[in-house]
Amino acid sequence: MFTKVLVAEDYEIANQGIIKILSDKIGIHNIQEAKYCDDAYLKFRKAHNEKEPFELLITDLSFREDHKIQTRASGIELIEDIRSIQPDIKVIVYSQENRPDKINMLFDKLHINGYVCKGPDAVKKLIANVGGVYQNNTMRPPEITNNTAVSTMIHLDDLDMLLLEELSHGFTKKEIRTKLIKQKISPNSESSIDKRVSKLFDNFKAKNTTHLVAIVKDLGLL
Amino acid sequence: MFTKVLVAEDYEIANQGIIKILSDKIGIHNIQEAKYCDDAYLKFRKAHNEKEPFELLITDLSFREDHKIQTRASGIELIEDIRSIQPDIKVIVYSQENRPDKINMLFDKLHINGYVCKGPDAVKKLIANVGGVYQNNTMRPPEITNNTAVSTMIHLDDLDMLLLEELSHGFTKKEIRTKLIKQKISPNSESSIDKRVSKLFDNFKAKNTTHLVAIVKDLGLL
DNA sequence: GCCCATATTACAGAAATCTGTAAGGACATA
DNA sequence: TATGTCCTTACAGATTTCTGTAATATGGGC
Repeated sequence: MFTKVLVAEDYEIANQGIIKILSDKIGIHNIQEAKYCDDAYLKFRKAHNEKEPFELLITDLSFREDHKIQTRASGIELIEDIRSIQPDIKVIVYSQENRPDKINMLFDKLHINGYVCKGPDAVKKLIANVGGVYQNNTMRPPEITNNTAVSTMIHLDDLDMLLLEELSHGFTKKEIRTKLIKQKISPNSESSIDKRVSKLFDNFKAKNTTHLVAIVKDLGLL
Repeated sequence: MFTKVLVAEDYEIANQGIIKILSDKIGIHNIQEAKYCDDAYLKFRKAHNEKEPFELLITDLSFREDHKIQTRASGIELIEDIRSIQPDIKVIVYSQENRPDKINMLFDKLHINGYVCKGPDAVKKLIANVGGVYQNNTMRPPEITNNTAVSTMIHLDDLDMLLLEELSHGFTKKEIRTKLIKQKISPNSESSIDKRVSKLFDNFKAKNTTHLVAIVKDLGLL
């Protein structure tokens, strides 16, 4: 089993909970904790330099911003930075995030080894993840593999995203039209915008613009 | 200091984190945990019947519903039931809830003794709360009087939330109106719904319904 | 009872949305 | 060149949204 683990999580209660699980249930005792991304990075660097590197990183994605000035704002940057130095370190993300495409992105782009969603059964999942990752498995949660179809099948080009963005900011199609003209983006007729948005309605099975934006927000595309 | 404490919290990682804090930082070792309201109630009853009652209850408000059938759905009912048997037990609520009026209600109606909002500094707050409550203080968080954040200032009642919910699902105001009538909820005129939503526009500085739903989604209220 | 503030409701008109049809242009293929 | 497809655009009409005004109802304090 892993012998040296780094836990990065700003909510100290969760932080301590993870440590207790690792210690009591899995028998890992050499654990360091960090409440800030930068802090985690420094501890990682120190261990790496001293040739006693961490074998596993368990990290949250979002870290609250506060007085301390942080160069790294999110767990994603932390993972990238750490992996660039020690590519073989195992990474398990522990986060509130439950949007399938975001989670898939973590596996596909960052090649994380496991994912645990915060929730009542997180303990069971965490234990399973640590065990699985130790055996070199990629612990992609089963819920998301089935569900990826909807959002990943639909191809959204730049204009689609721009429209969704502007609509979610409350601009009317007339306003969006003038913006498009100003930015010399074509097509830019109201009619074309209507057609585009109507197609998005079909794709996402939305009843109207408000519904569409709500769906897209839930999917994490916005 | 307290010698016997009951922790009710369905997220086991948070659960374990609290126990670790109480044990390591405060020196309380006689701690029992419960992941369900009913379970917490049974443990409380047992201790009370055996004349070795708990002195402090630390509980979450919301408990995930799952397969187990629970007679108590929320921490509020748990507190009421426990207080009806042992009125002098101290209660600290540990919850995600950050709406001032909800938190104030807990102090005013349920007479809880302390409140800790889940967050990065929850550990410090929890330690302070336990200490303060032990000295018979009511630990009402200072933030809720001189509130800063936008979302916490705005009071959203059940109808507001229902409207936001329905709008985000793409229903027209006419449809929502008929739903309200069917559920015998009043007010239910289109005009009233318009007024309500217009007020939400003001509160959240939204330009239209789509914008409003996007803002509320971003704030995590929906 | 009366007054007052607030909430509900009806109504109306301007603006925006949504859904069609139809015409013209771009582009690839035969 | 001719043909078909896809995309853009214009336009029109029905529906919905949004914003007013005004009448009525509700509830609390005097």
